[in-house]
Amino acid sequence: MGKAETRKISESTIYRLSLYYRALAVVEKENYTTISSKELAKREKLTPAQVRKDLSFFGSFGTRGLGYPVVELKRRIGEILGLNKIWNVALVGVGNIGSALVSYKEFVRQGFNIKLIFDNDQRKIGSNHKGLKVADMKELNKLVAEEKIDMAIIAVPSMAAQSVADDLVKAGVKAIFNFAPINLKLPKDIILRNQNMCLELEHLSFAMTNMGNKPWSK
Amino acid sequence: MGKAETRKISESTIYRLSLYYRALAVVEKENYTTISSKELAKREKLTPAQVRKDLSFFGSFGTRGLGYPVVELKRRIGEILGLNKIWNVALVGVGNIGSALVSYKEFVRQGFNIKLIFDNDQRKIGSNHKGLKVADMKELNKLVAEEKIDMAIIAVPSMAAQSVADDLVKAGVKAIFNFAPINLKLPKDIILRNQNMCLELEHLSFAMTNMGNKPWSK
DNA sequence: AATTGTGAAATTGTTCACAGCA
DNA sequence: TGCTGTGAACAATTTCACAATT
Repeated sequence: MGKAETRKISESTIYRLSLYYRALAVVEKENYTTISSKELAKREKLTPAQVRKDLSFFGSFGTRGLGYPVVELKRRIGEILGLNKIWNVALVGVGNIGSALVSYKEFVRQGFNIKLIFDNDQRKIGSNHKGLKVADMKELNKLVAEEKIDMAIIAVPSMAAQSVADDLVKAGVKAIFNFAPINLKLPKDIILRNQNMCLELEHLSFAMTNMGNKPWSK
Repeated sequence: MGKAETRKISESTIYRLSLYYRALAVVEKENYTTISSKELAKREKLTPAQVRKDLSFFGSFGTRGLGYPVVELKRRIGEILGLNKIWNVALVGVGNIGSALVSYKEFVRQGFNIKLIFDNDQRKIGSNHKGLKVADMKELNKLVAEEKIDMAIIAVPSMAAQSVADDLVKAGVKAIFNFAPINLKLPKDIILRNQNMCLELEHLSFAMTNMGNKPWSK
């Protein structure tokens, strides 16, 4: 019996695991039964060694000389990422971004099921979005427990985000996906991911501004 | 006269530059005139050494014993990130995500001005979104040149994304912000950033699944 | 006294290269 | 032979620690 060993898995490895999962879904549809680290790497613009190293953190899934079994590997990565179950998600804020997310099909496809949507705007409460009634923030505590919500998406203006986050934590939500461009203060057992779309555009802007390897004066 | 020296700036440094910029905007509103690396770090959950190292890649902006001048530092970082100008942006795809982005105020605030929106759905072409008429994809080439578009946002289904990207490149667009969860193949002088919202949710799902430091069997 | 700017050290992440196995 | 799994080498990034400066 091998000794189970805890290793530190880096953020980038997890990120790439998602890429592998995505690529494997495509490969599966193309009816390949095995795939080499070389081919998998090519599809996501990585190196074969990187692919093998990443996977090796979680076990030995491949066969030497042959490659990895597509279906099995996809299932195992899904397991590691927690994608082989349905997650119950609450969405707070039905503005531009919030409305878009309710209808975002990729979420459902990956097992993220938005079960509740909240807003504090009286004009929005009670209205229908893709078959879901917008609930009042006042009901958050009760409904989050009732519907066994696992994670929440914050899509409210920056001003309101911290207070919404506090309410969610109080209601027992353990994982938050935040679209407001602020740094939320949360107890450290709460898992937080931020999505700041401006940041990515600023990266483009940086790259365009500094094209041609412009040096910065010292 | 110091010799101008080209250094390799890492992705993460650029990313953090955006965070500093955001924090400085807040600090500026709070009427502080100087800020230390310690305080700046605290506001974005980083370390003081990290802040100083990042900034030092671009010059010496601070005063020993005092800290950094808030307004001046913000201006300089804005300059580096290319935020002190208006960027002309074209948006392709007026589905859920696309519509949300047209109205996304943060973009405008940071100088990203969506001037054109495109779709290939006849029912959407000609319709109004925030004062902009949805144009036919067929007019892309002409309009992109006329309006001096700097960058484009792709918010179409995965199936269509590569072909849209090709059209954009042909029209002369040099920077692309892609929301479709696929790996676009582009000439290497084109700057590409991807926004994959599922990836971040999967990260939450991973963290929740593997809470409590669960080891993976070997 | 306080805080920057920066080489050097420590740490983390990636690639190499090859033994081991189908 | 072909390809995985992995320790060792290498590269990149972060943190430390302290001289320099106001």
